[in-house]
Amino acid sequence: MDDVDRIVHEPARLTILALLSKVQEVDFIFLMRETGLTKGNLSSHLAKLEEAAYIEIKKQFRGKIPLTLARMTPKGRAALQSYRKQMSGLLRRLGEPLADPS
Amino acid sequence: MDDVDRIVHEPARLTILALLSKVQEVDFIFLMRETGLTKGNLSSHLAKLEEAAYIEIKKQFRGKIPLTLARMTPKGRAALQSYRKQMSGLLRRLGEPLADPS
DNA sequence: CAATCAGGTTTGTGACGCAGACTTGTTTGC
DNA sequence: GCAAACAAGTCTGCGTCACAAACCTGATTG
Repeated sequence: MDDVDRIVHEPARLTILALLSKVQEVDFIFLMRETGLTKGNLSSHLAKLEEAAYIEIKKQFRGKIPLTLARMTPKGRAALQSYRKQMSGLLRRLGEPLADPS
Repeated sequence: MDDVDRIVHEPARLTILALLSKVQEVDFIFLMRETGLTKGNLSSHLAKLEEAAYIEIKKQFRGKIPLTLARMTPKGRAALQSYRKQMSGLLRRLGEPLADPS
């Protein structure tokens, strides 16, 4: 349990990765709206994810305006799956005390 | 997702809470061995959990040696369940890309 | 052409996780 | 009987992080 991937574990980044796991490519502004993060915050989280090679960042221009695109790498996808399995197992072991699963 | 309970979300504390959710009362040394945390680290995590009123700490003497006992409060149990539900939901939404659930 | 805005990046700050040093009291070796 | 070691925790210091505010660069508008 103590070997959980802190890069993925952080809620903001988990949200980003969750989005990327479905949409496959997404721009900065969309991520901002979707995650509710501020620009600065989002920028540093993206940087951290890129540094971990979990995502790739491509900077282009849409017309004259800069456009930052992010997409998940296979490594990122693997990390996300691994995290999911690990946490699922943990939560399942936590689950029994829950009497009424409604 | 961004409203996740950071007190519970921290892996070390989640481990502690998981233990307490089963054993109901447990001493410092046992927690140390079981979690692999150092004394200092464990102490501060327990302090934080107590400050959140998720656990209660009782200090006694076993013979002449101090003995620190921890037990989970109803509030702690509720927080843990709530966290579990929230994370389960999130992980389930993450789950579909996982092809083979073995 | 000054002001505004879009799209991001860099900086500053408070909190945190972690481990090592310190504390208090007890037990053991000589 | 006293010094040395040990047990059970707490306190201190350090590196890192999450977050937001300030800043930057270039395009657009009054």
